[in-house]
Amino acid sequence: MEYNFREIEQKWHQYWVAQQTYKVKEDSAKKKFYVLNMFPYPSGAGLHVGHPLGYIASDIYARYKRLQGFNVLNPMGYDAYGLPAEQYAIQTGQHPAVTTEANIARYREQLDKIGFSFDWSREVRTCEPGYYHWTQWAFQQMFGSFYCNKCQSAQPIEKLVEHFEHEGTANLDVAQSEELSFTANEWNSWDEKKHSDVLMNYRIAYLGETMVNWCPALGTVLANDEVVDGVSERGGYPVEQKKMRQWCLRVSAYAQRLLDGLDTIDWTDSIKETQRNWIGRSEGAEIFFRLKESDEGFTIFTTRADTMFGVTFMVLAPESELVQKVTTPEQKAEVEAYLAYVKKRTERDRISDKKVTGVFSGSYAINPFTGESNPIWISEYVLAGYGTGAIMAVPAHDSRDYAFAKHFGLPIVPLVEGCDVSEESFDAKEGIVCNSPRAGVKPYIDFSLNGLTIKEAIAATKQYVKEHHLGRVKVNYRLRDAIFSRQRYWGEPFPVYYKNGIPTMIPEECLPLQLPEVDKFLPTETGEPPLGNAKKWAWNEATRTVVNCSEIDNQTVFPIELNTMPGFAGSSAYYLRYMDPHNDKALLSKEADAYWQNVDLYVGGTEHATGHLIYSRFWNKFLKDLGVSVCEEPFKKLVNQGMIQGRSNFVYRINDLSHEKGHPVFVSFGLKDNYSDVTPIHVDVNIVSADVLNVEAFKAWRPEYADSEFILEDGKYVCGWAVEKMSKSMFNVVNPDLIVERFGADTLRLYEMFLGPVEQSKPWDTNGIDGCHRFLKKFWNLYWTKDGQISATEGEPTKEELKALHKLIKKVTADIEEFSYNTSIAAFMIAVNELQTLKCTNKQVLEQLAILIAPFAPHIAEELWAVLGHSTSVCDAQWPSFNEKYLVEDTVKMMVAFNGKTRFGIDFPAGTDNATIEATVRSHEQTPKYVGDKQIVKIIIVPGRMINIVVK
RNA sequence: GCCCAGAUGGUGGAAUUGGUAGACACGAGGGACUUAAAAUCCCUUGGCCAGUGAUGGCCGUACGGGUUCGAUUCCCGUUCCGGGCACCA
Repeated sequence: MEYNFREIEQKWHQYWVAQQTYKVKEDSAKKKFYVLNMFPYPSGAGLHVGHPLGYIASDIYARYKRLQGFNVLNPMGYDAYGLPAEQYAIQTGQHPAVTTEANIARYREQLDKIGFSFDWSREVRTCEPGYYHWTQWAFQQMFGSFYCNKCQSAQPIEKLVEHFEHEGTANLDVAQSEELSFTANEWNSWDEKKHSDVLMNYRIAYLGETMVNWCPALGTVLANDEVVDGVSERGGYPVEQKKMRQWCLRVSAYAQRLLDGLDTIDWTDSIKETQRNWIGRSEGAEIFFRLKESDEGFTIFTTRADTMFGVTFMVLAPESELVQKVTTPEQKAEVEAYLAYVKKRTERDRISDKKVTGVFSGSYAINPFTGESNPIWISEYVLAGYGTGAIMAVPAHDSRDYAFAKHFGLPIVPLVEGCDVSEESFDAKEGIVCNSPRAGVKPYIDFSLNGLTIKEAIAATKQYVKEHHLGRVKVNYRLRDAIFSRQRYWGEPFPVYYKNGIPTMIPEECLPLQLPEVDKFLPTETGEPPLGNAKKWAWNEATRTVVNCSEIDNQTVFPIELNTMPGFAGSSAYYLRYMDPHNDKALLSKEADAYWQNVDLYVGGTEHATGHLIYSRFWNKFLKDLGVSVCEEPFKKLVNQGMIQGRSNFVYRINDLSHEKGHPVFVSFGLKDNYSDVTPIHVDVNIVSADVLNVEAFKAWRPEYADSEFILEDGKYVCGWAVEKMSKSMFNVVNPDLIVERFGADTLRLYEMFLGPVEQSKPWDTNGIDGCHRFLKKFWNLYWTKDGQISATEGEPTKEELKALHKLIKKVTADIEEFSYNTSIAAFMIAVNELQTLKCTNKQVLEQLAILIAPFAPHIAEELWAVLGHSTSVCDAQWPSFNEKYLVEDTVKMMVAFNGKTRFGIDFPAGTDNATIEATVRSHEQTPKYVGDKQIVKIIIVPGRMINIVVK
C-alpha cells in the first residue's frame, strides 16, 4: 500500500473542518492549557518556511497536551495594522483594508496546508472594529487612571481629584511626569482647562510634550524600540529628536512591577536580562547643589554618592531647563552657539562620533560636602531624559567625566587608595576610600569616608544625605514612557475629541470609533496626519455621532484626534481577547478570564523582547489593576524560536570567457578556482537540488541565460552556497507550499523540527528532507502487508515489542516537555527500525504508535488510527504512559575505573542487588591484576550506571 | 566598552547534565535487485598508526591551564562567531 500523502492530507483537512475537531469551549471538568503563537503581520510576500517553525513547535505541544486530557486553547489571528500596507496604499492608492484582507486570505490558505490545530472560530484581527473597540476602551481606562505608588496599582483619576480638592499635592505619592506643588485652594480656584492640563501630569494615558524620535521620511514618530542605531527599524530612514505633543502611556509607573514579575515567569535568562537592561533600575541618591551666591540650585542624581569629595565640575544636559537659569550674560553667546550645534545633530551623529563637546555656563555650584565651588558646564553627554538632567562630575572615577576633564583641562581628584588615574579613570566599585576629605584641608562638614570600602561609603553617604536633608535616596529607571501617537492612517483611531483645547473621551457606549475614509493616505498639505484628509471626522456631542468636519462650531461639534495608535496597541491584549473573542459587552467575560487565566506557553521570536513583550506585560498589569485580567503576568512560559535563515546558491560566471564567446559561461563550484575572473551570481534556490543546478530550468529562468554554456564536474553543475537572510533579492526564499506539494505537510512538520533545536537559528537546507519523508514511508509500511492488507494482528505484544514501544513513550514524553523535538523524532526513527526488525504487527503496539506520532504528523496518524478501525479522531485518544518494568535491561553493565587509567566492564543480571555487585567487584578475578598493591577503600554504586572504585 | 548565549566529523546535530563522545539524519563510498533508471534494501564512513584478517594502539569536543579515578560537561585564562544594551551618571 503506497503512502499517498496528498490524498490523506486533503481527506483529514476536510474531516477536521467538518467535525470542528479543534473548536474548544470552556469546560470546568477539564484542566485548561493555553498555547499561543505571536500572531503574524500578514505581509504581501506570504509565508516562507521560517514562519511555521514556531507554529509547528507549539502545535506539537498543543496536540500533546490535548492527548493528555487538557482542554487546550490554541488560537490564531492577525496583527493587521501596520506600515507596509499603508506604504503600499500611498504608492498605489489601494486601500490598506483591501490589501490586508487579501494577504490574510493568502496566509490562511498557506497555514491550512500545514495541519495546525488552531481553533479558527476564535480568530482575531486587530483592524476590525469589533476588536479595536477594546483597544480604544483600554486606552480610555488608562486615561481615566493614575498610578498610586503606595498601593502599587492604578486607581481611578477621580480619587486623585478628590485628594487635590482637600490637600492639594500634600502627602501625594503617585507616578507623575514632573513633581508639581499646589494647595487645595489653588486647585479649587483653577478652571476646567487648567484642571485638564494638571491631570495630564498623572494620567496613565496622557498628552505630553516630549522629545520624540521623529522620522521625516516616514512622516511619523517612532517608539524607542522602533529605532535601531539612529535609523528607523522599518526602512532604515534617519530619525531626529523633536519636541512634540503626543499621547503617551505611563509605562514607567510599572517599572518595578515589570522588573519583579520577571522572577516569577519561565522565560529564558537572556530575554529576562534584556528586559532588565531595558528597565534599567539603578539605586542612587539625589543631592541638592546650591548655586554660588544664590539660594537657588538644582538636584543631581548619582549612584556613586561615595565620590562627593571628588567632584570637580557639574554638567547639565543641553535640553535642561536649568541652562537658561545658570548661563551668565558673558557666556550667553557661547552657550547659544553650542545649543544650536547640539540641536542640529541627529541621534545618529551622536552615536557615530562620540567626540567630547561642551561649553561653560559661567556659573558655579557649591558642593554641600566640601563647600567648594564647582564650575557648571553644559554638554550633550548628559541626557535630559534620565535622572534630573544634571550630574556631578567625578573624573577620577567615571570614564565619561574623565574624557571631559582631560579635554577641557579640569582637575581630577582620585578617591581610592592606590588607584592610578593618570591614563584613565578608575570606574570599578572596589577599593578603600581616601581623600574624603583630603588631608590638610579644613573639613567643611563633620563627615569622613576615609578608610571605608566603596560599598560602605555609598551607604554612609546616603545615610548622611537623608539625615541632613541634603537630598534623598532615589531609585531611577531607564524605562521611558511609551509614545502612543503615530501620524499614520492605518491604525486604531483615538476615541478622543478636543473640546476647546480640552481632550475629551468619546462616551464608552459610543465605541468603537471607526476609522474614517480618506482620499489620500499621505499627511495633509499643512502637515497634519493622514486623518486630516478625512471629511467626516468631527464629534457632535448632542447627537453623539461622527459628523462632517465642516460642521465644527466648537459649541456642540468638535474636531476628533488625528493621530492613530501604534502597532503595539492592538497586540498588547490580544491573548485576552482570544479567550472570549465575540463578546460585544466587554473585552472578555469574567468567566472566560477565570477559566483561561493566562498563556501557559507562548512561542515567538526574540525580536519583541523590548517591544511587544514589555508593552503586553504593562497592559496586562494595568488590566489586572482594573480587575479585568486575573493574572499579574500574561505569559507564564516563553519559548523563543530561532530564525530560519536562507541558504543561497550561487553560479559562477567566467567573465572574460563569457565576453569572448558572446554568451554566459558558468563553471561548476569545484572548478572555479581554475579561472581568475569569476563572478558569483545568486541563483533561485528552487531550481537547485542538493546544490546541483537544474540546467534546463536555469536557462528558462532568465532570457539572458537562455544560451548559457556550462563547465561541469562529474557531469553535474554544482552550485556554491552561503547562509544569508531569507529574502526575495537573494533568491533564497523557500515557500512552504512547495514542500507540502512535494513531500506533504507531515514531512514538512517533521523536517522543520528535525533540523535542530527550536530555539536555535539555522539555515534552511532541504538536503535532509528525504530522510524525514523516508521515515514516514517506513512508518506507514509498518501498518501494511506486502500485498496491501492491514498488517495489524490481535493478541498480546512480545517482550521485545513492549520494550521498543515503552522506550519510545518515555523518550518522546520527556522530549516534548523539554521542547526537544529533534531528539524525539530520532527516537521514532530508532523505534520504527526496531519494530520493523521485530516484524511487529501487534495491533496494541501499532495503536499506541499512531497516538505517539499524532502531535508531529497529525494526518498520517489520523489515517492509520482510522485504518486500525477507530471511528473517532486520534486527537481524542489518550496519550500512552510508559511502564518502567518493560525497560529493565537484561544485564546491567558496570564500568570500573582505577586511577583513571584502566577500565573494564562486568555484566550483572538484571535486578542484582548492590551488595552482590560490590562483593563481585571485590572478588573479581581481574581486580587484583589492575589494582596491584593498592587497596580498595570505597565502592560507589549507582544502580543502572557505574561503579566508582576509589583506591588508595 | 558592558551584559548574555555559543564553538563537537564533510554537513545538520546527539550525549541520561561528571561516566564507552559522535545517537538520528544528510552527504559520500561500496554492494544487492534491475536491460537501465527511479524506488527499495544491506555494508563502510572522526583522524592517524600497526595487522592478510578478526582486531589492537594513539590522538580527538575552538585554544592554553586547573579540579577529578574519570571532563564535551565544572573552574580560570585566551581566540573566534552570534544576540542585547550602549554616553543611563
